[in-house]
Amino acid sequence: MKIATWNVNSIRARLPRVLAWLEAARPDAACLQELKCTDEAFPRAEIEAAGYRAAVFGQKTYNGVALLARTEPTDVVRGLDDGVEDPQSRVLAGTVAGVRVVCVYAPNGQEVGAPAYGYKLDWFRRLRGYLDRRHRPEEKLVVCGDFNIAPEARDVYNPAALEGQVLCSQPERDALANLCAFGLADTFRKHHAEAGLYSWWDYRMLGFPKNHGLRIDHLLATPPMLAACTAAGIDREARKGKQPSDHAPVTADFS
DNA sequence: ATGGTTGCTTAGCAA
Repeated sequence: MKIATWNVNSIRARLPRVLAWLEAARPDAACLQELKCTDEAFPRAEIEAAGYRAAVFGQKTYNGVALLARTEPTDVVRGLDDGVEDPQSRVLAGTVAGVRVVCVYAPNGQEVGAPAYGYKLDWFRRLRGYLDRRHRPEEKLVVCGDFNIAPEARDVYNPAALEGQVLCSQPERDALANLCAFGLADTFRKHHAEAGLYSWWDYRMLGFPKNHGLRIDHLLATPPMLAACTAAGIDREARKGKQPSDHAPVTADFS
């Protein structure tokens, strides 16, 4: 079973590339983030013509997440379900082939100390609470998406300049570590230890050609899923060429 | 300190 996560930065702007990628990568489950469209505007017919069913939690202009699979995801849950009034569509869970898949688009945070940064830290606490309420680490569970956090210096192209900045600050890393303390581990680091492997590159300043990137998109897995994880990767090819997303797809294979 | 690029929406915000 192959599971993938990709921040597409607008599903409508990226649709041709998403369809081509689905056909080439053929994931069994695909978590998409930053749809930037409502449920009604989601290109469901085109996705279904490509052989995928979609559970969608959309939002006008910003955010929006989807879970694609060969058959309709079951027991779909939208949002964090914690009673907090939150208009931002960032979490969608569904079951695919016996695996619980939680698709997340974590807040960016904008800048250390900004209101959005506080929202981000609180959102990670809420996500941990969601897992505590609804799941157990013994389950077959993956939590994947754009976490907007580079876990370590080796995930950052210029640690000297960026450590302590947003996406690389200690409070954010602590928030991610607290999430993983539920019982989640990074599938990518099971298979790759080296620095310089990124999943996002800024559109500006020739970020991708210079490999000025960050590894902020992750596929986290509970122990039974981590044990079954046979490979992990980042599809840099999907970041190349005309009109790419600023993120590359991240994948993991499970036996 | 600023700017640079993209998408959505149409001047400004978010990333």
